[in-house]
Amino acid sequence: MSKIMIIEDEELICNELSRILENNNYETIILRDFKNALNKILEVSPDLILLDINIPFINGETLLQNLRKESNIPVIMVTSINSEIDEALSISYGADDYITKPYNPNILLLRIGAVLKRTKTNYNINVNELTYRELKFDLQKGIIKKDNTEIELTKNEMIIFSYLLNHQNKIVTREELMTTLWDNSEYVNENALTVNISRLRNKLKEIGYDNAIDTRKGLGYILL
Amino acid sequence: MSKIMIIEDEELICNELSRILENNNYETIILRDFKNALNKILEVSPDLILLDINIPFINGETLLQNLRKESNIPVIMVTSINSEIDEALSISYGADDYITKPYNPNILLLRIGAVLKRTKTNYNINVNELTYRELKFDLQKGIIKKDNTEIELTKNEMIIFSYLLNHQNKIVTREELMTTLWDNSEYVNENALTVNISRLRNKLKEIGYDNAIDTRKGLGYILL
DNA sequence: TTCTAATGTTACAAAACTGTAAGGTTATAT
DNA sequence: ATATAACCTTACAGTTTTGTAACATTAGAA
Repeated sequence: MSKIMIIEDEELICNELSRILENNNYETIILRDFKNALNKILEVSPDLILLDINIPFINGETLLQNLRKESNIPVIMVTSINSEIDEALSISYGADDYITKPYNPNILLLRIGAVLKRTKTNYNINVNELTYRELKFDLQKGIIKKDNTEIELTKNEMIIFSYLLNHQNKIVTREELMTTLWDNSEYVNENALTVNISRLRNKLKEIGYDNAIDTRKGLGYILL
Repeated sequence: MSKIMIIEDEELICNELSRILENNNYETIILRDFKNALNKILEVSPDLILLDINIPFINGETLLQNLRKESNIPVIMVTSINSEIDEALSISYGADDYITKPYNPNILLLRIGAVLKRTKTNYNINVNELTYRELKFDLQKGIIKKDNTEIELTKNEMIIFSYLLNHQNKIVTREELMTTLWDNSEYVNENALTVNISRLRNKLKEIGYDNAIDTRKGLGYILL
């Protein structure tokens, strides 16, 4: 369940937004003014912020600018209709989306869903994962996770696996893999690739992926 | 320079869009109908697609749905005003943004810029590179490239560097780095982190990034 | 079926990686 | 100015990674 922070001064709108979101399984936190807003945001650490740009006295852009120095929490700006300048500024100051009042609740929910989806793997920054069947492959650490098992890959194994993963269901030639691994600068034994493939296969086998990498003799390998 | 494909049947709009984009340093490719559109997209491999949802006979959503099976090239839907249903569907079918006609050229450009920025590192799948100043950091291989120099990072150095990179200009605590590196399962000497930071700094220094990682005593590190 | 090139396996040694310890340096509070 | 905790550097040794070589297996052409 995602936490959404609503920053908005008009009570009616707050309540309406909150009701819509809570009905759709979001947790909401309301902030009625900008006093100490930045600290509160960082303290609460919401998954997304709905920010009204027209709160009097202080403007939303300043808050957004300051927030962006500290965090990439996604922000959807809520603007009055026809305020194109606001719109332009919001984007260039780092808003992830904006929506104009009055808004259709379904559209709002879709936009929130879309922003959450596209930022999920990105803002919570270090989750750089590829998925393969039931596996998660952590690109940074070179770890494959399945259920509660973890397998560590060496650098070579990582390179091969992510290359295959990015070409899933396509045949990858041995030469492709060779140049990916060794940049054809230094000479290495042809067999070095075979050995590395073999080692990767053994690790995959340990977690039940026995025939994941298939040999297409004379052509290359394919990850199924 | 980014390539933008315009899929739109009205000639006037095509030309106008094309002019605006070319004036702003984008290369444009125009597709006036959906005949074979998917193949053409994959062949041209544009960096972004502007897709008119109202082309007669076939609808844009179908194309988008099919495209999404093959590729994550970012798509901005162009819709007629007030077609909220289209809007909703576009997002749920995988559009990255949409814009309503008539559009303000500056807003259009900003949105294009924003979409390109946020998808740059993500959609073109095998180019898994992060950029830091004049450096390119290849996440798969753990190689930092600057001009024609290459520096190899070890796994630990990769983890630290990409963590810092993903939190650029933000202070990262030593504890964060410790748990990122060692998952706090096994005990390691506090100093192990210091040593690894030191090794990473030495490598960065070799290519002229002397004070890239700054110590904030008592707080952590920050990548400038 | 038989032959052969392509691919696989294993063991091993050189090279790279990495945590530790011991001692040095530095920023900050008092 | 001084003390001290925080951080840095270096050398070292245990461990892991990796290419090689020697031999084994296999798919597919003839």
